Formats: sequence, C-alpha cells, structure tokens
Amino acid sequence: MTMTEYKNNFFGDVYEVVKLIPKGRATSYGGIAQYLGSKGSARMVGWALNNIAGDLNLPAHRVLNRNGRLTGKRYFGNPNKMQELLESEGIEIKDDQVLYWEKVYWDPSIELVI
DNA sequence: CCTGTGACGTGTC
DNA sequence: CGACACGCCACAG
Repeated sequence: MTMTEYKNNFFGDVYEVVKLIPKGRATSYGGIAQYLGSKGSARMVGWALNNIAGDLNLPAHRVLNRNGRLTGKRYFGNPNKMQELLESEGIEIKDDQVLYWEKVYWDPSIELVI
C-alpha cells in the first residue's frame, strides 16, 4: 500500500468491514464510521469507497446511507448495477429505496465482533 | 491559506 | 415533507 492510498488504517478498516458484510444484508456509511470510532466520519467512508471501490473487489453495493437509499448508484457505471446486485442477493428495492431496511441493516458495531 | 465539494448524518424550521 | 445549516475530514484548485 502506498502512502497516497492507505494513509492511516482507515482505508484498510473500511475495506475489512465492507468485506465482512453478509450477503443479503447491508450497512450504512455512518454505521461503519461509528464502528471505526474517531478514525473518520461518515463522509470519510464515502470518500474511502470512492477511492478503493473500483480497484478492489469490494461489495460496495452493500453500503447505503442511513435511510437505506442507493445514493451511490451513479458510481457503478451502470445506474442499475447497484440495484441489480442487491436484488440478486434477495434485497428488495423500490425507487432506489431498500424495503424492510430495519431487517436488512447490518450494524458492524453490534453484529461484528473483532 | 481559503474555498468549494462530496457514495453522510443529525437537527431545526 | 423539503430546504438549510452545521459537523465531519480529506483533497483539489
């Protein structure tokens, strides 16, 4: 990892958490930020994903905003790509909004034990 | 150095 | 419900 990329562990931490999101579940930028504590804010998580999503094999489609909205769909090249990936895992989506978000939501600070 | 700009979140009106 | 403000941190110009 070069300095331009993994400056702190932050990128690596985001990478690690995103990789651990179970299939068919999803989490939020804020959730990851909360799990990482003071290392970064929710904005940082989005920024991190924006940098590493394409290069690494990350299931970045499982990271949504707090309301379960597909805010990052435009970064998947194909606007429908993100929704298709989620739906292929059994997640229902209506108008860029994940249905039953409470059930789908996976909070790393609660369900992830490292 | 200062400003704008985000794959964000919370709060207020 | 939508519009804003503010906090957040890094980065580009």
